[in-house]
Amino acid sequence: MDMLTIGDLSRRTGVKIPTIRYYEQMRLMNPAERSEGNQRRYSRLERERLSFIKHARELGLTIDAIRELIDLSAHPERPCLQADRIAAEQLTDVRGKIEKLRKLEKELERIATQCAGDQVKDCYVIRALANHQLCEGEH
Amino acid sequence: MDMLTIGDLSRRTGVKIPTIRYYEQMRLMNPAERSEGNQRRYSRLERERLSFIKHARELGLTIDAIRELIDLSAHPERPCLQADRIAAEQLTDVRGKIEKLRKLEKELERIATQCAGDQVKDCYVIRALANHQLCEGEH
DNA sequence: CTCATTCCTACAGTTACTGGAGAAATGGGG
DNA sequence: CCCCATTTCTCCAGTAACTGTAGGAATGAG
Repeated sequence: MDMLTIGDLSRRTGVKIPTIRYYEQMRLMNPAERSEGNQRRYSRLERERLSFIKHARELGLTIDAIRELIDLSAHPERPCLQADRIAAEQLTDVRGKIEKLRKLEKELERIATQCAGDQVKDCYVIRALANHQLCEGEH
Repeated sequence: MDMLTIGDLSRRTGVKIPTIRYYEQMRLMNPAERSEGNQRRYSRLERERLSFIKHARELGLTIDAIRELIDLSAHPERPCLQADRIAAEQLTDVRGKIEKLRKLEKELERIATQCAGDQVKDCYVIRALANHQLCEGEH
């Protein structure tokens, strides 16, 4: 059974070394097996769990939410309503963020393209930020 | 000249009191004038600056970027290229974030709606997170 | 056996706040 | 003028999710 060092694991999953140790500390990863000289060694199972964690983080789940899911998956007989709930909450959250960012995009587009003066005193960027009235949208 | 207490300023701008003090500490706000008893007092000018800061934060600018803009606006004779640059950088950033979130949204939609089993062991959410192959998109 | 590379632990720093403790100032009512 | 509730003061700690550093030990190829 080919055990990986933390560096190998890091390269294979794209998760940085201190982050892997941090996940262990946060009890997302189980305490790793150790070599004679006290270095961490990882098996395929642990690589898979780290990929799970990474993927979930990329989806924006918090450490706490991920820990919930991991605990959940340790009890396969439980109903999966909670897992559904976590995913649904995440989706709502992401949609909210997108909406907000769209508004910002619009405003920044207007700001960044309309600067006519070449001196700060005429600069649209500065004026737009200083004077909220120049915004068309609400926020 | 109606000077505001920090609480008044907070209510008028919607910026929390500790945050106002934090902005002073971060040198976004100038050190406030003080009353006899050492309490902060603010004028209209300072209220406007705080609104500027709030607005810029809502647009996603970092504290550092905002400080740059404030420094810039203190020197109206300088060309406004830098202010343009900051706004343009921000725009690129926001667009990147939107793109990423769109992908997450798609994936979460698929995950959150396709759970067929009623036990965790059949739960699509868990399986999708555990098994990256279920993703259609790359990331 | 040597030595570069990797790993260990422990701790500090990051960003942008937020909250609490304990003490002092403020301002309206009696 | 005093009382007292409310507000403010400073300082410090905590948040999320890492990232980086220092000083020292283990690993493994030559």
